[in-house]
Amino acid sequence: MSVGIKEVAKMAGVSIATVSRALNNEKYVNEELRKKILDIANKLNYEPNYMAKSLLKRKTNIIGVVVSDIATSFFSTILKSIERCASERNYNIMICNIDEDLEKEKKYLSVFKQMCVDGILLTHEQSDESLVAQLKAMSHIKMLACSCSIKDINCPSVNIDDFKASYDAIKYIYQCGHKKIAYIGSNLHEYTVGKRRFEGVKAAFLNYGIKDEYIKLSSLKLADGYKMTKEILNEHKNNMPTAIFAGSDELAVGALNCIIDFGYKVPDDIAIVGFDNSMISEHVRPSLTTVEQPIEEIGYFSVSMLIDMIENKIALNNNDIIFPHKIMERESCRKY
Amino acid sequence: MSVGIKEVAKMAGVSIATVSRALNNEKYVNEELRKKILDIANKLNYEPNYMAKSLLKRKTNIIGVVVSDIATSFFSTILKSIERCASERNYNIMICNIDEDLEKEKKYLSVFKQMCVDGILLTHEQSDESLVAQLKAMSHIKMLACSCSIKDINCPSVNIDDFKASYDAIKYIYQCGHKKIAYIGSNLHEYTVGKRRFEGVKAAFLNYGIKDEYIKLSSLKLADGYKMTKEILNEHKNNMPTAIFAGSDELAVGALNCIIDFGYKVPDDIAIVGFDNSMISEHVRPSLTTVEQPIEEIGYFSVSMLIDMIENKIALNNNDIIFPHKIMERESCRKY
DNA sequence: TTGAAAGCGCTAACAT
DNA sequence: ATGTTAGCGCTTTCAA
Repeated sequence: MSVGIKEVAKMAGVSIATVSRALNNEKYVNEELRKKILDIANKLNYEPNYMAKSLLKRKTNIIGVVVSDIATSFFSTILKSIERCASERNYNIMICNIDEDLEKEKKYLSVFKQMCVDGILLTHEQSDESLVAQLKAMSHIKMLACSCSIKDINCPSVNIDDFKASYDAIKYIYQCGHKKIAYIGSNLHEYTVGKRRFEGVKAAFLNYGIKDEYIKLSSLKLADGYKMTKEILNEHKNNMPTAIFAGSDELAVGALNCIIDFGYKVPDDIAIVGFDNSMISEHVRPSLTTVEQPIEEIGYFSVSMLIDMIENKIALNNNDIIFPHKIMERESCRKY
Repeated sequence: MSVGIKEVAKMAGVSIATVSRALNNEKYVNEELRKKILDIANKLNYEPNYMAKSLLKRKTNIIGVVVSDIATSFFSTILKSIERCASERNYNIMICNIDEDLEKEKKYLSVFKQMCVDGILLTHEQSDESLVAQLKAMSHIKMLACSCSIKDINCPSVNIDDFKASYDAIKYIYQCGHKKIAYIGSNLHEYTVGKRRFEGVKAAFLNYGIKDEYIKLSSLKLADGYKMTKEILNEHKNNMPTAIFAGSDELAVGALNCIIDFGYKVPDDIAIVGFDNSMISEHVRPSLTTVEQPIEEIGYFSVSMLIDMIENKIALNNNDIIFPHKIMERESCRKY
């Protein structure tokens, strides 16, 4: 079928060892011979077999990536930068889209192990005991938590300070003149961004004397943003919030659509602030004021760091890398 | 490091062949012995090495997927269904995000070959001579073109009838009462959806006597939709189109934002019809009337068919599978 | 500078 | 029903 090192060797009249050496640019190969071998390899359209190489070298150049939901503005953006960095450094990514299905994640983690991936990048939003146990049993594989952190697992993580970011968002909204602020976010699984963002909101509420009368928790998905906002508007017809802070841009867009569908104006009747500064936040009208996190940098840097770990360029550690955040001011929230 | 079949064999006091048989559920293994072996394998946390298996069986269960731009509403959705189908059938996907970079695609195709992927799913928007040549040289690998078709390459494709779909869209807009219809779409690379959609528009224009005075071609990306619309609005201040048909939902959203930013109303001043019915079309306000193509079904079916080819469940062919389309009526276009 | 041969972890043909 | 052994395509000692 496809031509191997053997055919090249036969054609060149040398041993397979010499061909291997020539192809891998090792020294101790006669220069003319090397050229001849390369020529023949080219002519035969030879390409090395990664499987064989990997088996021997115990190095696959594959990185397994666990993603919550590819079809999301945030994750597809981060995934793109992950792929870019991997590609630049000659790694390939194998994707596991878990979509809330922890069993699927466990199955994939097992596949990653069997595939002998060089490293695993985790970006999921939740986990459970048995998943953590599985992760622990795989600790010989290099791992990195990107935009999340994993309990009890000894691996570095790359995040922003979600607590502080949420706190700052509420502070910003408060300073815009709002006192009646709603929060919609994701459920409180431990060690998730949703949890940390909610904690930041609570701290800010406390500090600025804001009552927590409009709080809804569900997922970070757009449809839930719509749903939660609808509930808030229905439950507080006579005492509506003047601003909504959403734990993700998707939620914020859901909220925006709901408010528009109710016939209210954003930001005049109700202001909205999102979280992520993902593409969708500039693609809606009014455009979303949001907490910017450097999504692409986080993805790119995470892979880069993971590969450094794989290639032993940096020591194993469990540092938490924190990227900066800031408020990105657009149209959906202004001075009140 | 990690435990292999050998350790299990030693611990069980049998040969590696027996272990292999027990693990692979082959017959001719004593039931008690099998249980004992499985037990030990479990206890040792044994997991088979895919690399070794693949090398021997010349079967990797990996599918290479070439995508134009992951961070796009259309592709991230189709990718999600691709991953779902692959996962269900125990295949893994390796992603190449080309992002207009044909050199990157060529590099990846070579990697796919070296990795001995079982099949390749192509979803790109353009190609050139040398890429086609490379694809031809790899014809022993099963391929399928999803939402595109590849010139001179002998592989099946899964699409909608883009020509007819565009034609129908113009017909619909015309029947809503519009005579001055703009079209914004992608450039005319041969064998791309952009080309076929434009042909459909031209045919409909001809049939309904619509002048082609507002036509702009660029890419299918949102930012270009904004740009092209801006050009049209600026160039025809005194004779504006009353409707815009966009070759993708992203373009349509770009157009929508531009029109809103200019201070016009959609659909009252200018109606918009998009293409794809991707998520974004229901997430903007006004929501987009658009040509629906069954994105998820197309992705799912494509992988399913590719795997059938890989597993020789269906004969090799170069059929063109056509999925149905329809007009999805929402808010951005109504009777005029 | 080159070749011969062992072996990565596993399956499968052959032998018992 | 179980064991022995060759070999998948390649790299890497060791020997020449």
